[in-house]
Amino acid sequence: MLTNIPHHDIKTSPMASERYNAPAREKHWQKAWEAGDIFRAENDAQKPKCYVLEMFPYPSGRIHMGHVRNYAMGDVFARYKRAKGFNVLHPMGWDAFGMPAENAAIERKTHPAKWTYANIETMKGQLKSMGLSLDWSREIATCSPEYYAHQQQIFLDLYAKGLAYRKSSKVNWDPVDNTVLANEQVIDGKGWRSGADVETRELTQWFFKITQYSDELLSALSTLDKWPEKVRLMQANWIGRSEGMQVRWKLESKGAPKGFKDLEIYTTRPDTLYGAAFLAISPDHPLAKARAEKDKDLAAFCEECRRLGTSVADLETAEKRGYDTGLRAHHPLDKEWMIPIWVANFVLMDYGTGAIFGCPSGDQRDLDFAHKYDITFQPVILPAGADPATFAIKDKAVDGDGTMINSYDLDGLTPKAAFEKVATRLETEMLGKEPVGERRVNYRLRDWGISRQRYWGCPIPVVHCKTCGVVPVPGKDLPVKLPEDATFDKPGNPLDRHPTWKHVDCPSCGTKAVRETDTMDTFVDSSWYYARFTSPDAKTPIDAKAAAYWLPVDQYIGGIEHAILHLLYSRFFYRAMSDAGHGSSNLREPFGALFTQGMVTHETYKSSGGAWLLPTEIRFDGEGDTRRATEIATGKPATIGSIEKMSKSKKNLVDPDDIIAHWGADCARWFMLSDSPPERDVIWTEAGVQGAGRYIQRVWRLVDDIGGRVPGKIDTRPAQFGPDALDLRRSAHKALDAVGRNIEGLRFNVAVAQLYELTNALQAATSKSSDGMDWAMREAAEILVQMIGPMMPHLAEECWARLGYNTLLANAPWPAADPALLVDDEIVIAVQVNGKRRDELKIARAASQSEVEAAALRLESVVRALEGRPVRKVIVVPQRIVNVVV
RNA sequence: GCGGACGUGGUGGAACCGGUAGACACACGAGACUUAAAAUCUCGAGUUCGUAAGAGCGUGCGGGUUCGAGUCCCGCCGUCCGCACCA
Repeated sequence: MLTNIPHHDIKTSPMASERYNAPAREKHWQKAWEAGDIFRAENDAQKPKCYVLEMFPYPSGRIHMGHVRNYAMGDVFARYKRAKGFNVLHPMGWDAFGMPAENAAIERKTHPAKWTYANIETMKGQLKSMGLSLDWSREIATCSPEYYAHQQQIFLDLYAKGLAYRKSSKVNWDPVDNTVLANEQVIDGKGWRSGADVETRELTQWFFKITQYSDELLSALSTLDKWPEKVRLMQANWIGRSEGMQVRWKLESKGAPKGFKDLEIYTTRPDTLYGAAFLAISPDHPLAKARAEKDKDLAAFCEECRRLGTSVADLETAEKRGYDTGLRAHHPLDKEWMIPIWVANFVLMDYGTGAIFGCPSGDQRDLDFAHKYDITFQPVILPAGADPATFAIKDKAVDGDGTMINSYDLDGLTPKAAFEKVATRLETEMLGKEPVGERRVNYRLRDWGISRQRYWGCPIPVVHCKTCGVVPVPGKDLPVKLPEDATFDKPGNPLDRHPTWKHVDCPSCGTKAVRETDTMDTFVDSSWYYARFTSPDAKTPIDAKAAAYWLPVDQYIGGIEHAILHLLYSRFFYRAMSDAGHGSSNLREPFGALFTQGMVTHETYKSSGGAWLLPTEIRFDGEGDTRRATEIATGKPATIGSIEKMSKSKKNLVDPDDIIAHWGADCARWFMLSDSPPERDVIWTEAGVQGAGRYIQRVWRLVDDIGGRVPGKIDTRPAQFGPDALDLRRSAHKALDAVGRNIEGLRFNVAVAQLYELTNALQAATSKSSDGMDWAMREAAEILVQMIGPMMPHLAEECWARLGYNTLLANAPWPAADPALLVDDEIVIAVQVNGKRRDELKIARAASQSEVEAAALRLESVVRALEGRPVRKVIVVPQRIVNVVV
């Protein structure tokens, strides 16, 4: 790597005493970095590696403030790590497949590829204007055949391993995007992208077998100690592990459809089995379907359940309904006891076995159902403290702990003990050739449906042949490229109606066959891009050696909205890829550390007519309570609304380009890092930007002043420093120590505050005279500039040059704090009387406990507070506090 | 309904492991410079009482542990987020 080569084009602004012209100087420094190619990562460096990654953007057209915040944070970390001597990989790419490109094709009659690549061009320019330390040589666009060829290869390898398969199932259908959605992509019954009410349809679809990894994905969460607890919890809940039993109930032969001898249910509470009042099966259960053939009313009921459930939102509010099939089953613990079998609309076919036993006393749903259909039942758990003589269930089921009652041999046991007793008994009893009950772990997680009926996605590389069935496209024929001449003028899948593309000869038997016209969910694209970045030119999907060197990602930064979708898919895909032979098998987690940053928010404005207005369409008068907004175009008053996430629909947007053109990228970056903790939302305000802009000028003036007074390094360090010079040195080294730790911990707002503090101290020092002050000021100025480097890299380069360097600051190593300057000789400790602070005490750091105690008791304010009462005890916490107890 | 996070001045927020609450910034007020404004610089400020010195009260509310609680424990209230017929 090129380090610290003298750079010929480095010079300070022509008139150094003028205001710092950020937009002009920023372009200059960006060119200097680019000319030196200094952010290129090497795959075989001897230095320790650090892979810093921000979630790559969708090329929607322009970057927004959320991107600025995300990439500013990642850049601080990347630049800091580079300065700390790491071989840093900090790449950027484009999540380039997806619906908006296709919508643009429909609306503007431009091809999705053309639209996408034009957007990439624009956004790349915008990102470059931010001054990010990115290695652009590794740029990836997921829509390029070079990328998706490898994805198709991975798909085929997963298919060969049985990790990709096809099945017919109920799917979530988005009627606006005209495509299916995975469960994770349905939020509150609406499509995650379109916001449309999702419907249920039966379709044959491609799936990835994520459920094969349920247990691993869950248990490995505990190893992700550098992930937010919140995200781990959300994933754990999503995977939804439950321990229970599968229990067979012998059907009463009378009336049972042919071939049905028993009914298998799933329960997590076998302890409450004596509380069973009914069995309930899904309308889609085979037994329901078989019975419906002979029972017209039942058939109608099942049909109604299905029809009612077209929208997921409806399903969730639908009332509990059931139909008594007339069938009966023998209770597994008491063969003489007959339990009725119902079909119920709230039983899901694809969870457990699609059949349950209803225990009304312990489950609210079952209780509601029993009340509605007058099914009698007995409570089986007596809560602690309840009176057995009067205890009864009314409208509320009781699902807490307690003592078993009305349960024969289980009476008096705890539910836990009863669970074990029942489980052991049912495991050993046989029904036919199989045990009555088996312990079973169930997961809420379903397989990941990846089929999308869209054009702008990675084609699924298989062919459907009448004789051979599903035939993978041979490796030599990859990639299966998207046809460029698709049409977008009508709804539906352009691939499916393309006149020639889908018609091919079967790779196996040579007869006429058709291509799969589904494309992959774009979340597949983003499930492995981080791995491709480690070897973007490899002939195979990933180069095992490069992946082993770089992965896992050392710091991943992105939005919380991907807590489940992208992050769970990536954790699965990385494992699946590895198990299918790509990369090393012992690397299971792609992201070692995860940080989820908050959103960027802004005030909203409405015109007198009620239309949303852009901040740039408003003029403000007054301050505080008297602040008023006026619509510039009409001169009419406008309303100032609540603070919301920046969005196109509410028009509360600030364009990063405008900010960068006017204030500079450093200003935008600094604002994003100041004040708000990075995981929380930040409110973008004009006052805040101005504050950041003021600080930039202040730093420049200060460094300019010092650079003028002490133009070069003073070779010999003074042997003696006066008190003020020593104070300044202490401030600088303390800040250095603290800022490093805070950047490391991503506490940027705290680091920023410490930089302000050092700036204040340095500024104050310029008007003081003290032995060695010139040397101390230069030292402090250099330290300040170096610490500003990761956050405001352009300003820092400018200052670095002003301090006389003709090398790039971006290549300079991070300075080391002098431990001797981190501790003070004299410290101030607080003195309390009875826990109440009364005074403070300035004393030598080395003072003994008894010296501190004596000094504290001598304080006038302490004597006064004692009011002559005898001192009972004195607590001295070294270097912190003294508490006098009376 | 279940699970989780959070609650600190006018505002954003700081406070390591229980040890001086309010760092730093924004907004505000006063002053300096200026013909004036902008810019910049200096000073002030949690709140109540007091001319002041000082004292009382203060981290959503109520209790507790402790020499000492923003921090730990118990119970409420509020805000935000995630999940939700998952048997």
